[in-house]
Amino acid sequence: MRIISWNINSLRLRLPLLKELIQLANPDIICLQETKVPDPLFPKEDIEALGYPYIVYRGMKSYNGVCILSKHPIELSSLTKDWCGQEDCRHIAVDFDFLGKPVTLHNFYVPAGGDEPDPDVNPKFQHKLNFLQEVTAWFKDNLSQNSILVGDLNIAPLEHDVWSHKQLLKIVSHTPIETKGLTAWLKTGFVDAMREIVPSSEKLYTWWSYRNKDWEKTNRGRRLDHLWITPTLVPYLQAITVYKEVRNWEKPSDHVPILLELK
DNA sequence: ATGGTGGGCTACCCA
Repeated sequence: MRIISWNINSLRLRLPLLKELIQLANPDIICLQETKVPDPLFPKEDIEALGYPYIVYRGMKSYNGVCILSKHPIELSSLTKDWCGQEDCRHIAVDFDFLGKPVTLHNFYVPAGGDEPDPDVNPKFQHKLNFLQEVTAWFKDNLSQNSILVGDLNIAPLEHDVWSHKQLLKIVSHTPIETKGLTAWLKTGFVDAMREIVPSSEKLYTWWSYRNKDWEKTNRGRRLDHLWITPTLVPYLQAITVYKEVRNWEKPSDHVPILLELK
């Protein structure tokens, strides 16, 4: 079972890249964030033609938007929710069968939080902190036994999830209040699958800014995208892959796809 | 301290 998570930064613009990724990674399930397409304009036929007939999506004009594409049957989960009282398309969940077990797969797009890491002056940062609190409280009561949570969580929690821990401590995505919040969410019952495979002492990134033309040379990346699984699924964890080469494709997203492989 | 680059959409918003 191969599951991809990718912040695609406009699904319609990057449909050709999605096709290339499918040829490269051959995923069973694809979770996308920042689709930026309203539901009536979702390119369903194009995606069915790529071999993914089972599709769920929640999109809106210009911003946010998530979807899950699958080769095999999936069902929209009743656990799909709105957060912080906003219908802003940041979460979608599906249920499917894996080796006779019922599994819930959550796909999240956490608010980025703006530039200023002070909730009193920056409402976008306040929203991000509220979002973290709300999801954490909810998962404490509502986590299903076999669950997978993926997505662009917009936080790099560990020292080696950023190119310079010291220089990023006051930068949104790596401030202590955010990294503590993300850890609390993880600890509602998940295991960080990427760090099960890649030791926390090694640098690991999934995002490189558009503003750095020489992104590969300077390598100022952050691990903003995540693959979490419940302990029940850890015995099936086979591999993770960060498709770094996708950052060098023509007209790339600033995030690269990441793959979770369960056997 | 600043500005650097993208996407969506047509006025600036968001990342």
